[in-house]
Amino acid sequence: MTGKVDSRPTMDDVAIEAGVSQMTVSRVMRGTGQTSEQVRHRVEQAARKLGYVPNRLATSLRDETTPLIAVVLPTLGNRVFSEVLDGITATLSGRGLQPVFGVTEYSEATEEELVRDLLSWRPQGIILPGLEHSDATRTAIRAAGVRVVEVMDIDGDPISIAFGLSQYAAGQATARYMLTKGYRRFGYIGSQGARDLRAVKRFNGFRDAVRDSGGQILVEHVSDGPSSMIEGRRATATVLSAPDRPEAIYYSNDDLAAGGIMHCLSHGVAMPTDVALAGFNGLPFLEALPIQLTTVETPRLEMGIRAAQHLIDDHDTSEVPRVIDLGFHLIPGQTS
Amino acid sequence: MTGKVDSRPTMDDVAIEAGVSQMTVSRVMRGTGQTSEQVRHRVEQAARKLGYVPNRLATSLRDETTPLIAVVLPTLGNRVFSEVLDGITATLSGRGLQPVFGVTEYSEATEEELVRDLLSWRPQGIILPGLEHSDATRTAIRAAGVRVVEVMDIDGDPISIAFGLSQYAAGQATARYMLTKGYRRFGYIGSQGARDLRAVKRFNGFRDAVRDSGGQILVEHVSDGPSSMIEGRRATATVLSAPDRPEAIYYSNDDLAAGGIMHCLSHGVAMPTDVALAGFNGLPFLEALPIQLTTVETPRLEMGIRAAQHLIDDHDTSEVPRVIDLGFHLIPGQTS
DNA sequence: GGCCCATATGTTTACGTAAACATCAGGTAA
DNA sequence: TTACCTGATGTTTACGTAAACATATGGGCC
Repeated sequence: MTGKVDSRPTMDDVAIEAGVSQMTVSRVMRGTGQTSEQVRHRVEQAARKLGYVPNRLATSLRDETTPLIAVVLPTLGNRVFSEVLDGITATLSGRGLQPVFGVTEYSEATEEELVRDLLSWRPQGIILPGLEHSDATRTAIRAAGVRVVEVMDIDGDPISIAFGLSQYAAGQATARYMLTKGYRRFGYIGSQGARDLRAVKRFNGFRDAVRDSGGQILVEHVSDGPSSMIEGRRATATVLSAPDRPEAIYYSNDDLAAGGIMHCLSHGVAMPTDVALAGFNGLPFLEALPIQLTTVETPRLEMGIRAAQHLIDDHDTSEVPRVIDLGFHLIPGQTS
Repeated sequence: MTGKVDSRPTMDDVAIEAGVSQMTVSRVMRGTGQTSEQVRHRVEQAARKLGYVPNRLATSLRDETTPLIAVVLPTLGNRVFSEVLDGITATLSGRGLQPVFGVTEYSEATEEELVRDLLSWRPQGIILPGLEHSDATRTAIRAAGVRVVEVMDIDGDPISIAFGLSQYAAGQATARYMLTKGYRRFGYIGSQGARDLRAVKRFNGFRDAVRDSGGQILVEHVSDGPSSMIEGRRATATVLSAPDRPEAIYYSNDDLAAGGIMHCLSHGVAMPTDVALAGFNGLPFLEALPIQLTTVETPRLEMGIRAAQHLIDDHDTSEVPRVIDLGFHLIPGQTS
C-alpha cells in the first residue's frame, strides 16, 4: 500500500511521483553520483510538490553517525550556564552540529539518567559540568566511546579532558585578597545545599586560606534552594544579626552577593567598613550596582567555545593535555 | 561477522552473549511480554557486561515517533530566552521528552534553515519565538504536521496557537503611564537593528500612544548589535547630549535601561527630574539597582511552561483558542 | 492418554536511507 | 564489427529495533 494516509512523504513517494527509483532521489537530494539534468529537475519538483523532508533518524541509523553533541548542565536558573551553553551553540552552529541537552538540577542521580538518555541518541560527543560523576555515568560514557569534555572545574581527574578553572584556587585567591585587606573574621553564604560541588570547592579553598592565616569562619549559612538575590539578602540579614558577627562575608556567587549589597544598602550597613563582601563569577549585571562588588571573573563563554571546539576538531587524543586551565581574574571592588 | 570491532553492542550482541534471540532481549529491556526469571537475569547480566545502550535512532525509526520537542530561540544572550527555555525543559523533563534547540540570532533566514534541520528529527512538536516567520518556514511546519506553539507575542496570526503577551499593548501601557506622569518629549533606545520584531511592536505601541496624546518622539537610537548594559549606557549618553534632549527615554529592554541608569548615576543626571527612564521585562537583577526602574514584568517562565504543556497534553486542536494572553504587569519605579 | 491452553521463546518483517554492486544504452577505438 | 568504456539509473542490502505472527514446552483436565 503506497497510500499511507497520515505519514510524511519518503524518498519512495518522491521516487514514484518523479517516475524514478528511490536511489535516484537519494542521489539528487544529496547532489552525489551521476544524475541527468532532466531527472534532477523532475525529482526536485516532485520533492517540493510533496513537501519532502529527509528523515535524519534513518540517515543516522544507516550511516552510524549523528550530528549531535550532548550537553549536560546543572541548571538554567543561573546565567553562568546559559552563557556556557551560548558558547557551545555558537560554536556548533554553522558546522552542521546540533546540541541536545538536559539539566540535572545538581542531582547526580538525575545526571546518570540524563547521560544514559542522551547517549542513546549516539551523539558525537558529550559535554559535562564538573569532574564529579557517578561510576555508572563514567562507565556509560566510556562504553559509548564518545568524546567527552568536562567544563567549569579542573580540580580533579577528568574522564578525558577538562576546560575550566581551579575552583579551589579561586576561593583561595579571594580569601587571600580579603586577608590582605585586614579581615580575619568571616562568614560564608551559599545555596543548593552541598550539591553545588564547585561552590563547595571554592569554599574549601577560601576556608583553608583563612585558617592558614589565623583567621576564622564564624558562620556558614548554606540554604537548600537555588541561589537568588532575594535569598542572598535574607541570608545576609541572618548572618549579620548573629551574636558572632563576621567582618566579611564570602558568597558562593554574585547573585547571593548582590542580595547582600541590597541588604546593606537598605539597612545602612556601610561596605566595607561595617562588613566586607565578596562574590564569584563577575556577571555583567554587577556593573549596574551602586557599589562595585569584589568578585572573581570567570571565562564562561570561553569554556563553552573551547569545549565545543575540542569536540569538533580532529586530534590525537593521546597528545592532548588532560586539563586546560582557562584561569580566573580577581576583580577588587568597593565592597572589601 | 559478529565481531564488529569499533561498534557499540546491539541487541543482537546481547542476545548471543545471553544465548537467546534478539527479540527476547528486546522484551527484557522493555519489560514487556512474557519472560522467565532465569532468562531475564541472563539477559540483564549480558547487557551489563557488554555495556549495552539502546539505540534510540532505531527505536524512533521503527516506531515512527520520537520523544523530541524542537525549540527555536532568538538568542541565548538575553536572560529572557534562557528563562523561557528553563520553563520548557522543566516541563518536558520527567515526561520522557527531550528538547532539541537552536538559535536564530534574530535572522529569519537562519530560522528557516534551523526549522528544516529540527524537523528532520521528526519531533513531536515545535516551539517558535514570535509570530513572524517566512513562508517557507510555515510551509515546512504545516507539511510536517507537527504541533506548533508560538511564544512571546500575540499580536498577529498564529500558525496554530500562541502563548504570550501583546507587545504592542505593553509599549502602549508604558507610554500611557509616562504620559500621566507629565512627560511629552521622548527618546527611544533599542538594539538588534530592526530585527527584534517584538521590540519594534512595543515601540510602535509606545509611539502611537505618545502621538495620540500630542507627545513626540525626538530621538530614536537603535544600535545594530545585541543589547547590553554597556550599550545602553553609551546610547543614553548620546541621546542625552542631542540638541533636542528628551524628558524621558523608553528602552527596548531592561539591560539597556540599566545602562541608562548607570550613565545617569555617574554623570549626576537626576532621575526622574532630569530624565525619566522606562524598560521592559522586569528581570530579577533590577531589584539590586540603587533606583527602581519603571518597567513591564513579563511571564517568561510561564510562557515556556504553558507552551510545553500544550504540546504534551492531549487535546482536540479545534476546540482550543488560538491566542492565549498571559498578560504583563507595569511596575512603576523611581525612574519616572 | 490425548487435547487444549497458557507461558515462554523464536522468526519475519518494516521503519527510511545510502553504500555497494548490477544493468543498460550509447559512444569510441581497434 | 566487436570489445570496452562511460554515464545514468536500478536492485539489493544493512543499519537496530519491535510488532505481528509462529512455534515449542509443559501442565491440567476429562
